Amino acid sequence: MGEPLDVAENSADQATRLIREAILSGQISPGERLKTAELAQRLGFSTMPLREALRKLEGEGLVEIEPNRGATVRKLDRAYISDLFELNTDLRICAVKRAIPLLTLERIRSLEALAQEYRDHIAGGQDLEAIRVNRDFNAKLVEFGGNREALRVFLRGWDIIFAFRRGYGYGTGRRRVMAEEMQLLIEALRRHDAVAAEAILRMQNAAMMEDLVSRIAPEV
Amino acid sequence: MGEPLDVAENSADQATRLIREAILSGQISPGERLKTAELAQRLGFSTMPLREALRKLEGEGLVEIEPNRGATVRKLDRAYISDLFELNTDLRICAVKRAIPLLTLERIRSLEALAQEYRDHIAGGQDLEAIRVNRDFNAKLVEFGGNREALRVFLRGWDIIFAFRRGYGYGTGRRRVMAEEMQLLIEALRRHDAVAAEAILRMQNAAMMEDLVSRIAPEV
DNA sequence: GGAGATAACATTGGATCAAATCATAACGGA
DNA sequence: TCCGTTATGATTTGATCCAATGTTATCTCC
Repeated sequence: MGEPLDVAENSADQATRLIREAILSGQISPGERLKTAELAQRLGFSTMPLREALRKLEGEGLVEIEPNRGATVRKLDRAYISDLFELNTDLRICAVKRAIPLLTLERIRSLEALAQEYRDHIAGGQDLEAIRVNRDFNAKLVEFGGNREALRVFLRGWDIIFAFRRGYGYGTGRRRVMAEEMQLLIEALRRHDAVAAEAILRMQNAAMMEDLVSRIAPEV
Repeated sequence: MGEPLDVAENSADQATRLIREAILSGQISPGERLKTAELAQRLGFSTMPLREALRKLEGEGLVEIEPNRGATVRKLDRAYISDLFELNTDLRICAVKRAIPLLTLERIRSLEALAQEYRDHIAGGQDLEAIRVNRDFNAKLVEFGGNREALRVFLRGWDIIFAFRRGYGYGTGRRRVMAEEMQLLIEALRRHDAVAAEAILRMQNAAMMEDLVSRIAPEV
């Protein structure tokens, strides 16, 4: 997310970044224990920077620390993920509504370029690339709403959701539909049709939600 | 926010809580430097827990840490605050829309009780109490939307906004209008009138935004 | 054999220390 | 007098140590 790139980073910041990436990329799974000594040795740091890194990640909500009991990767249950998902849909809809009056031809073109890239990756079977472009497309959508905080919250949620989905597998059937939805959305934006845009986003939300729920065991 | 209340807390957790409260209550102002040694002595801890506390607050976005240069309270500029404000309005609107079908008489009554409490505090000149009740009222509004993540984001934003407003002063003129708006909103909710509810929230947003902008020097 | 107490082990938590880095002040030369 | 350099002090950073706590395995007693 917003890691300082301007200067050489600390050991603590490096460790934070590495662990965050490991969590979000699925190398470490939710609920897994994070021991300072073990991580320190594996990453080549002392335990000190690790303690700071884990605290920072706790602040970000990715890690839970219980006193005298250590740190674990935050567990992702159905309620948490579906809340995040719903929140992100709300954020996209609100952002798009605000974005429409601000739309320029250049902005629409940049969305089209990403949609095209997405189709190409799907056609070429490059799944990981497609997922990345999908993220970029939606981030740009929210970005055009002009609210940095909304974008930050959105990206955080997106990354957590996808870390979760990585563990449970994606629905490959939705890939092509997604490409169509992107196109429909772009056309709605071109017409400055907020109602249609919202409808598309809500449909997408419903479909993805169904996909998610079908993959998760019912709430305990 | 989500501090563990179940067990006795660490020095690090205690320090985190104390510093967060100091920031949000305005005892420490934005941009101010946070030296580990100084804080450690003042709070009666060693420097170690302080380092962890500052890292956690960095993760929460309240504190900024620059490598080899130390920690400072995050600066709150016009863009950041107005973004947070806009985001919170969006969150309230989306939450209310979802809350309406789920409304019970009991829920409406609990909102009414808070609105009444608010009026009483205003009448009695108890400003701080009124502010707290106002927070509770809006939190409940979002809570009824049934999305925990949305609530968490909302409360975080609310607290930061009010930490900022504390430094710049509140508009006392809006107090009574606010009480009326609460009542109007409750009536709209009773009628299950989502359009009216949204309109009220948007009006409120516009008024508060104007109030905020008038208090802040224009963006640099 | 099973349940509870006890002991051994692993891990976290807090403190202290030395090195690295940054900020500030003093100094010297043009 | 002003600017660049150097030296001093303050602060962060990383490392290591010991105590406190939690966990696990072992042993004893019923």
